[in-house]
Amino acid sequence: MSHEAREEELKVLAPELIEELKEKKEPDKGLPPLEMNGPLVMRFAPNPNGPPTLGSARGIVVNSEYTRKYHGKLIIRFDDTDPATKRPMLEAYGWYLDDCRWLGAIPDEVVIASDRIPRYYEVAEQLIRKDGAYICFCEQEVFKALKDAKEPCPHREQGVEKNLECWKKMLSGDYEEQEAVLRIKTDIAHKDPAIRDWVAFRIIKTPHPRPEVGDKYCAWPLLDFEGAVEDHLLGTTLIIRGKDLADSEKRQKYVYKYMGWTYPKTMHWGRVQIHEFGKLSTSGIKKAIAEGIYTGWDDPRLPTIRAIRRRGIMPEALRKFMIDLGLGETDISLSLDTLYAENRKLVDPVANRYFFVWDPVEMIIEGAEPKIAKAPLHPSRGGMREIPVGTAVLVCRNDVDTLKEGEKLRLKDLYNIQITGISPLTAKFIGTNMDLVKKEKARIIHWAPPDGLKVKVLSPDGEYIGIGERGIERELDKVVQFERFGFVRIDSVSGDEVMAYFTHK
RNA sequence: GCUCCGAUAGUGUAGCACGGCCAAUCAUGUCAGACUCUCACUCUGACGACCUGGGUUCAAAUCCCAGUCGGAGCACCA
Repeated sequence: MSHEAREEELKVLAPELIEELKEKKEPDKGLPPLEMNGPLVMRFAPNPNGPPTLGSARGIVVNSEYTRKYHGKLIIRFDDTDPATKRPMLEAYGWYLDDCRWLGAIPDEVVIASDRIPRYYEVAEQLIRKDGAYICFCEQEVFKALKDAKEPCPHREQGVEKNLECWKKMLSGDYEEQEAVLRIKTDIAHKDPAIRDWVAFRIIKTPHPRPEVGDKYCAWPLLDFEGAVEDHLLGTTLIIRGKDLADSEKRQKYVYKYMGWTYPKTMHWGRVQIHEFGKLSTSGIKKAIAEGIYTGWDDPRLPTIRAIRRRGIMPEALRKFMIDLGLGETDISLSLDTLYAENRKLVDPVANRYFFVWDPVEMIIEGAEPKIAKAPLHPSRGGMREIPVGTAVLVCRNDVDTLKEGEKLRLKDLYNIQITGISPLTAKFIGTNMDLVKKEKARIIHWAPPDGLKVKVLSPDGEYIGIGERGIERELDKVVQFERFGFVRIDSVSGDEVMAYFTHK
């Protein structure tokens, strides 16, 4: 039956329902609702080996959005149990907390794994006593071969007593790195090789960067163990993590089973790639900063939250952007256009307008009296700015390249001119009437006074250097719009020099 | 090799647990137009998708099977 036929039929059968038929369903936006019984406790668990990135932002925002909505508890836990390979950065702990606050994700509790090592040792010992873990002395390749063949290694059944004895030696530093590990007994013949007898502790003699920890420990837990114990200690009821950690659940459940704990609910999301930034690893960025390729972790070319902030993206825009991504397990590859569009809606109504001429070319204007141009600070909010003009202005090279001799055009908020020469660039004053634009469809270009401020804009695709009108220096730390250029955040002002970070078009 | 995920317009999503109201939502993007002393904002219109093949059924984006493609894990990284 067609739609029309259906509708006709309904008119006869139940005319009162015809309106309902036409109603459109309003789908729920954003995150899927949670089915929870009992309190919601969630944790965001970064390794502070670099500053939070756009990827971290997803974790921060989604966790905080859920705990906010369901009156749950939000915990930030620093999974900093690798002093060597993914060595934490001391500054990064603060950066995470700062960026979380900026994003409106205020944690109810902050824990640092490296402060809680003794607790992990306790659980490890209990597991050994339950014969759920053993010290393994196999070399990595040897164990791998056995594991692939579903064969137990000789240490697997060496007995609880021997394991306890070796565990004590492991803790006291009697073994060297690579010599011994503590493995969780799972199922050596498990059909999924990723699950078979995984490593819970290894020996690292590199001191931890945190002075409070230093060289206190030489047996360090791996993520699966540390996370498993912490999620129980913290009372976590819902874990959202990347798909790459999906197997963790299967591994960690062995610990939970031995200990008689209840495993939290889990959700996963797929990998995120951002067009504008491609694949940048934390370690790669770190190296590039050291080499001077980037100015720092907040370089506008970097996908860190610090950089995004410096560029003038509002936290609400980033939150909405992340929430609208939802919670799919599909790997996504996204463009920041949507984030920019979201931010533009926030920033456009409040950003004052200014002229900034990049790649400036001087234009001599004949026949014009010096005057003070008056231009609105904002197209709809009122307020004026005043720009003194003499006998010359600066205009953009871009615009000059398209000009033809004899062409008439309007200098925005100033007056009309006619081009009399291209190189050198000269023009003559031809009046002030807007009819030139309205009736003759002349172009409008913007300009700047030759004695304006030196302005440098740092953007993801390079630097723009030029001259801006005076007044910009009063907008320090604010987002303004450079007309016909885009939005920027005024980052610093010193004397006649302004540095701005490009927000978006 | 073994194991686990996933697949809706250019991009991101809604719909899928309970098949019909899906001739498939919303946002962004692109194009066109209106407004505008900015290439911004706002408004209008247009464009554009159910991975493939089978099966079940009166009816499949939705359920089942196979395939294809993509991702991940099998680390003494997180």
